[in-house]
Amino acid sequence: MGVVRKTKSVMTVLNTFEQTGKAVSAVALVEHLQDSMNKTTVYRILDRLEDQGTLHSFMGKDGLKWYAKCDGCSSTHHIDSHPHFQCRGCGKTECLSMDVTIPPIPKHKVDFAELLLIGLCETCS
Amino acid sequence: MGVVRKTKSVMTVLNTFEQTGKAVSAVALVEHLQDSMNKTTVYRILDRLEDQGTLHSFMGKDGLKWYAKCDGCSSTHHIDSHPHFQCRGCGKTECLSMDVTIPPIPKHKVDFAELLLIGLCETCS
DNA sequence: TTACTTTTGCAATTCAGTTGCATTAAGAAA
DNA sequence: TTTCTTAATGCAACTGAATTGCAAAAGTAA
Ligand SMILES: [Mn+2]
Ligand SMILES: [Mn+2]
Ligand SMILES: [Zn+2]
Ligand SMILES: [Zn+2]
Repeated sequence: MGVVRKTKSVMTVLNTFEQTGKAVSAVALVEHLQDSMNKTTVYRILDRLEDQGTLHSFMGKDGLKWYAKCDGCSSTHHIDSHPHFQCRGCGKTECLSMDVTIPPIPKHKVDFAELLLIGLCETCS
Repeated sequence: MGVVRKTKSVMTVLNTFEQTGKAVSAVALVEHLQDSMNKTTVYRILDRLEDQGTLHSFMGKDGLKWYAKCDGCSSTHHIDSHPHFQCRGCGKTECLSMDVTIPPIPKHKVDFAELLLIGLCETCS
């Protein structure tokens, strides 16, 4: 993966995640940072941060890609495997710190699971 | 929803699902049926069949939309709530007939869950 | 500073999925 | 069967997320 540089743009992206503490869609991040960096840059930084184990990603119900901070991952060891909740009212999406136990499936090797819960958040219900 | 017509195109789409017995991505279906009907028609038929409870859909890891036959659903009552397995080798995707129990999440109203398992199928492992 | 390599901006491109509208064809009624 | 209504289709244009190629800019080690 080569050397990783801590550029201004990378720091800006990381700050956004620190501040919100929530999951953010790539699209929303591009929109939010449109005055400070290029769209392509955002996508590439997200890619890199995920490779490094700083962020993890998952697909939302609508097909958009979401990102959130990892907790204890590295480039060689991604341990995030928690469900995500997406509110169908306001769209807010969050990491859930609960364990999902996947029963083994005969003749299948399961690498990981993606569990997305759809519903209404407290504000929207 | 109005009257639903059993057109030639609808029958062709349904036959494809009967024959394969597997989940099919919209993209793959469009490709598969490119000589018999228009892309837009495929997407619209899939929409309608899902509304009617004939098919159900889910998002694959890659962001593509997949469809598979329902078993015992109607337009007013979709009871499909099973996990899906997507092979990262060959891309084959299938419905799993197992139950997923979602523990309640405080202050959240969960409507339904989408569980996607990623791994290797028997052929690919 | 220099030299090397990563990162960025920009414009063009890809690709899944949607939309508007004119035309076709189910299928109920006559 | 023929007529009539309206759902369904084809086609072309469009949308929007994400990617790509390439030249220019900016980290970083020496
Ligand atoms: Mn998460
Ligand atoms: Mn299924
Ligand atoms: Zn909400
Ligand atoms: Zn496979």
